Amino acid sequence: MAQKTSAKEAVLDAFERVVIDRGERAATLEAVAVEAGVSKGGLLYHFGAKKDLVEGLVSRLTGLAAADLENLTAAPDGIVSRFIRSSVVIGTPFDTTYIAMTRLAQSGLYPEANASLAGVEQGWRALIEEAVGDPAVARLVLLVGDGLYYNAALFPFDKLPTPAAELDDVIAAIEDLARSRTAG
Amino acid sequence: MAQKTSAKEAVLDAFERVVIDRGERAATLEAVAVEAGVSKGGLLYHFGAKKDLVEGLVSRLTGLAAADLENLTAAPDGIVSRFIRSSVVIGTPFDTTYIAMTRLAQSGLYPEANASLAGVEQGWRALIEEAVGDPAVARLVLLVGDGLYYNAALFPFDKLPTPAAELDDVIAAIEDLARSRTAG
DNA sequence: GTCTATACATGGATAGAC
DNA sequence: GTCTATCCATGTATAGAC
Repeated sequence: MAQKTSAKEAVLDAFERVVIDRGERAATLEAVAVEAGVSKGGLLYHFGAKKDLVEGLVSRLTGLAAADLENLTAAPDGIVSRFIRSSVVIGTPFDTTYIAMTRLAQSGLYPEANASLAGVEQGWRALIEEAVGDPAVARLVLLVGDGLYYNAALFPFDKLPTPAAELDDVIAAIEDLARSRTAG
Repeated sequence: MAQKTSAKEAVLDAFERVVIDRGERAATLEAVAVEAGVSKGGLLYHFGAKKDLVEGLVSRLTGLAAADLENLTAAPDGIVSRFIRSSVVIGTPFDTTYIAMTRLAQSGLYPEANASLAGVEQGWRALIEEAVGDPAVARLVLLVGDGLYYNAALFPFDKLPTPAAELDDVIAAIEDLARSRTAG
């Protein structure tokens, strides 16, 4: 019974992989079906139309984003550090679904995808603005997070302009800033 | 004679508009031709294949990026401010071509588009790293710029998480940081 | 230099067998 | 629940008239 939805989940996994590895346009029903190990007809039994595939991914992101927010809330002190580190794409389920969603959003075909991303961004903003006293610093933190996702969406992992290893200094700098402004 | 290439330029302009307004997938030869006010056949006289359109846009971005770098170099002092302000998408020719290129890059169909963006990013990095003493601050500045483009690529102008008007404080904060680190 | 007509391939989706 | 076969629409590209 716990596996009742596993076929659908497996198709969604395949959808994500194809979108990320080969782009939205390559994610045809045929390609996703092959990746999932089923036929086109088999896929269409679970998802009656392509837009249903996208909606399935939106639901998935909504759930993962809620968990992500809870995770951040659990670290009220080091929230800046945790947020920025969690913005580095390392292949977590959230990362994967999120990056796939940015691809779908940029295709211009699925307004729900854009709305979904706006919702995630808004959740982050509310949390960061509350945790960080200074509004300018909060905006800066959010922009850095967005910048990290942007890089992950455009460049291969091994060619990132800012490798994860070099991020400690950036985080330290922002925390310096936050301190000096709160203390000021 | 100065207008010898204007037909091609007009088609490229149309290509950019369709890619930005309706997405890469909507930018079919037919749609671009209509937007440019010519027939499909007429378009294909100038650009023999779709990849030629992309290559035309890559050339255009290369030229605009060189001008952008010169513009930044002309402000050795306020380079951080100028870079971040120039990363706000307000519809300049560079903005337009750059955002269109990010769409093409994410489609996964045109490796030249990704390479082109990597080149632009690299140009910025070299300049900022040299102008800003602290490497961590330099990376931070670049990430903020990327974050601004990311937002412009995903959200409509009137729904940006960080409106241009609220950017002054962010810039001031970064300049604070740069000063305190250089002085330290 | 720009057009129409057309060939060809591919993608989304339906129908119906198993 | 999954498959094959098929229909229809659309996109790229070519050929050739004007």
